[in-house]
Amino acid sequence: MNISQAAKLSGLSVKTVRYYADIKMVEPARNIQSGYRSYTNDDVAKLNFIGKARRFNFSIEECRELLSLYQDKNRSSKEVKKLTLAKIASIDEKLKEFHSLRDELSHLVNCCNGDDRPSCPILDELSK
Amino acid sequence: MNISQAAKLSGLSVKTVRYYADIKMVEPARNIQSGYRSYTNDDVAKLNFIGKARRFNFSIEECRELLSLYQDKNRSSKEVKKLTLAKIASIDEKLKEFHSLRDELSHLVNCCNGDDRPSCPILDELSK
DNA sequence: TCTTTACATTCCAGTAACTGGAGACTTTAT
DNA sequence: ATAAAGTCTCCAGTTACTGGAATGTAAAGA
Repeated sequence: MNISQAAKLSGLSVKTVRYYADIKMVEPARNIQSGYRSYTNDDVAKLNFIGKARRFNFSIEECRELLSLYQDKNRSSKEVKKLTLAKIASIDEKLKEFHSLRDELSHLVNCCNGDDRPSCPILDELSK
Repeated sequence: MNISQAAKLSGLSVKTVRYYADIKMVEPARNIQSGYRSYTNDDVAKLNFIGKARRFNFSIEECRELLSLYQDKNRSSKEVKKLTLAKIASIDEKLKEFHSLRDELSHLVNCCNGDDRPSCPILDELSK
């Protein structure tokens, strides 16, 4: 199938699918006459896999790793679990950061009248 | 003072301070002989302000806005509060995303034996 | 004074993961 | 035959810096 159908089936944009070909993540065959990329169902399965992993916040390089584990019938589940645990840990860090950010900001907002006068505890805090 | 002291006092890197000059956020005077950037205490205060706002996850453009409010003695606190509330809302969205991501991933991890055998519920889920 | 060292300048490239657009070619529909 | 839709490659832009090269200036030591 052509790229637009592969994109539709995998839920990715044509640009993204072409990008994944460029970076050698999913390299389809080529139609010799037209030069058009020609995707198989297997290619689409890989695109799907990548799309899902990306939505799980795995980076492109991590996706590459997961993909090669996915295609290796002899891999151990230990390796996959390790990658996933690391991903969870990094998400936990981000969560912590964002939580404390949120707390500080909402504290500032609560202190601010939000009226037409210039006095503003938020700016006061930022300038300290 | 020269750029390295301004950097030190504001807790930013020299590169970053120079970058803020390039994008016209904090434009110091120049020493005519040497061409060196020459920072005042006021400039450092602005750098500080920006550094803090960045740590609060405000984008450069938002910092620009906050900075002009900060320098406008007649601004209303309403405007600042509005920006900050929008920032909190966007942080809340990210928090929600990361929370559900975390939950899904940790569910998968719990299902995975993590042994030397190839069977892996994580990859199974990604390939669905 | 000379030299070394530290600090400063500009400019270019790279980061992550795409996205948008131009110009050209192929396929499909009318 | 022509027009529209789909595809191709290549280049630039996004965010907020960071690293490095080549070059110039200032301060400190011999």
